[in-house]
Amino acid sequence: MPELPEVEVIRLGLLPYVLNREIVSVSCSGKRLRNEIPYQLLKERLVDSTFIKLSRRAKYLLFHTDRDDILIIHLGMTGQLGFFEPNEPLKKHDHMTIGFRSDKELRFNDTRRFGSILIYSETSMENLENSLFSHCGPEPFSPEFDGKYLHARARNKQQPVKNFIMDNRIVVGVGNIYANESLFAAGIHPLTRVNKITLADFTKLATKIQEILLWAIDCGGSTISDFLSASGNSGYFQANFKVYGKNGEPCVQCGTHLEKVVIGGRASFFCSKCQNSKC
DNA sequence: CAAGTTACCTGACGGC
DNA sequence: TGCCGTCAGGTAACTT
Repeated sequence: MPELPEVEVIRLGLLPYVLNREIVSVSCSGKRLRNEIPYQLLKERLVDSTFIKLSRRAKYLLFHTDRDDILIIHLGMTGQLGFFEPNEPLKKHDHMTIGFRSDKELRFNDTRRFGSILIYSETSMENLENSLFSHCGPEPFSPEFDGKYLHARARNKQQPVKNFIMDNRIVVGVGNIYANESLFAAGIHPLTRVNKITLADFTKLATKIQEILLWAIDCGGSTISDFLSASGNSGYFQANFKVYGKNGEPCVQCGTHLEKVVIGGRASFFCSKCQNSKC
């Protein structure tokens, strides 16, 4: 489901509810997500503690506790977080519930179970950067992410640019939707081999990735079928899609029929006239 | 080693 | 109505 904008929208929505509230209970479905839910450890570390900070790294949400533990949630494709009255029945695919004193419960629901729940005890961001995130590239809004960086990382590579910008080792947070939209905005064909892309084009691409991700956050993310923010609202950035899912429709810039091609197993949409760089 | 493919899992949808 | 194939916002483990 979620790419960087959706995760960020969820983070912003959770903030007013999760900080500084006493955690009184943790329960789990017992089903395996991407990893086994560390139920015993969650209970030991979270109950009687409070979250004092909620941050994001790549597509992971990081709940920092007052004991220097970090609860880490990845939403996979279909993960959702929301608040529910304790007496409200669990839904199918609810996998974890965190109860707060005299307050609604935080519930994690994930139909396809591609998400993950981890807890790093008595750890720090620095430790995480050296373990869980050691393979992760920069955040798209970090100072080091720019055209020069992409150009340098692309040297000696010949993979299609769409795979390149979706590769977490290069830059985090860009998934299928925003990769398609960013490449359209930058006028670069998704199959272009990265070693053929000029510094100027990479500079434009880096800028468009940043602009589009920010714009999508402002719109509350994209809701294709089931994305909901923590407060239960759907996003509306999908109204601003120029190419994603628009196979056969006219290009908004030139009227040419948009095309679809599968790259790395993912649907890719483009305008052959506006994104005419060589493959 | 880089690039491409498959697997993980459930549900929605279209064709027959 | 139902069965079957295909597809879906992600990522890591495979294979080539």
